[in-house]
Amino acid sequence: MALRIYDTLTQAKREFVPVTPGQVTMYVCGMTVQNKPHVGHIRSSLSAELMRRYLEHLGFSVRYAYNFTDIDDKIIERASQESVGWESVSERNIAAYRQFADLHNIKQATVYPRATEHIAEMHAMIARLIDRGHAYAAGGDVYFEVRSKADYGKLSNRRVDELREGYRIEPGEIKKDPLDFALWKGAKPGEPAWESPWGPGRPGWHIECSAMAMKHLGETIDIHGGGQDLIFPHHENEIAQSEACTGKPFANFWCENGLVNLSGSKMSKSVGNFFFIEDIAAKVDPEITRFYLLSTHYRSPIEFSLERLEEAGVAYARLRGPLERTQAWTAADGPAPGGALGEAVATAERLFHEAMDDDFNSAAAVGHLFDLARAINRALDEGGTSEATQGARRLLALGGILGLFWKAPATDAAWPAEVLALAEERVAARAARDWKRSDALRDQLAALGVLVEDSGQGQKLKRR
RNA sequence: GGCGGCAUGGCCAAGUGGUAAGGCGAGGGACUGCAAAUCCCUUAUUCCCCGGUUCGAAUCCGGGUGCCGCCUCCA
Repeated sequence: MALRIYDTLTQAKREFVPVTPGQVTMYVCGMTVQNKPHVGHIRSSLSAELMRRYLEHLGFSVRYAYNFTDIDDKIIERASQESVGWESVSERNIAAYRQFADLHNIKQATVYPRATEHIAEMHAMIARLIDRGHAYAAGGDVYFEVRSKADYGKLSNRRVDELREGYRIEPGEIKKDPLDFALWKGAKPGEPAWESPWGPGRPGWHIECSAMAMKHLGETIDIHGGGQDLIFPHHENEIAQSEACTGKPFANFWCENGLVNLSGSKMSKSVGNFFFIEDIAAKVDPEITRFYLLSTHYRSPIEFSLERLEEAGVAYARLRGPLERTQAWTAADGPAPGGALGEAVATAERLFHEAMDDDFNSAAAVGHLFDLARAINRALDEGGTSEATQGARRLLALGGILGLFWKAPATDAAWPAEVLALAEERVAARAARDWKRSDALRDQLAALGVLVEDSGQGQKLKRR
């Protein structure tokens, strides 16, 4: 079965065929690094990374660029509030993003291009757009002329004439049409500026993505990602300027991810309802956050709350159960077990791939993982340990395609001495059939956040 | 107002023509000294409402209702 991907531009799913056989280029609009990364940034990165992982699993070689827009009004504003250079604001937030992406097992992109490192490429593009009659310089700025491109609005299904209503020209802007957008913004006194053929200034918002995508991935890229809130105007403008420049399609698949909601409405600074990822990571195991985000389809909105995450934690523990019971933390894959479990493995693997082939449906794929987990538990309960271990390794491999199961559980050696002492005493109490003492020790351990489970193989400690 | 999307059991969430995945929660049972974990069973005759197409619709069409996003910086 072939991989099918939903494309915003054509508003339909279709079979994925890359420009170059065997190779895939992906560009994702990443952070404008004016603040610390929030949950939405992680979701968007994760959605793109999910595609990347699956494409690689299918055997494609993927070249993936995740950009940082490291200069804009708010970065400048923030730097001036803090009396530091814009670079220090950008650097700090980029570092934070990289740290938390890593913490959530988001594979590093092939390249992390930054806007300010591509000023020359942007200048070249702007010059070309002016040559071709799609852009004009005015008062130190350069604008893209929206009306010069007949298909402007095709991504977001908007028509220029309808958009004009209510649109206003900012003071100081000298545009031919209110919808024209800045490719280059002339510097105001005291602002960071780069030299250009049109005078000192800095890039407008959208041009950096076109310039960087083309430089690192080529003039037509396979997959372009980002949050759904970027469809208009950002992605719309990217298409317009890129295609006006090259005359070629800019991206074959537009894959925008759904947004993160908080108590029913979109997370945003103006409403004051948003989660920095560092605050979440302090409370929730990143592996659980990752699992939670993957358990909803990437294009659907997702509600983010501590309750949801706690629920996900219980579910995820269940999924990891067979791995812990068999200690199958290495040697993912391996031979398939026989018998009923073998059938369950084959079924789960088939359904998992069918789900992922259908526009990266990780939510459905995860569901099939639960079925496999149950089959392994059943085999284990029936004493088929080696079969179950083989099954667990297959489960580990499937989860690995989604970037799950990357952390083995804490071993006994990692427990504090205090915990180990209590545990040891409890083993002794149980040997003496002193249930009263045994239960008291279990309560004491619970108070330390340690869950005790008794089984045929003796007592097991778990963090709760 | 324009554009896009969504409405599935107590909650979360898959499912685009063939008779409702999965998770959480809840109830019952097995196992256990008791628990926990695990397994088994039960928990939507029904998918916002009304029409229509079809042998057959949660899935397609028409009309409602409600919610969300974009149209201004936002992943």
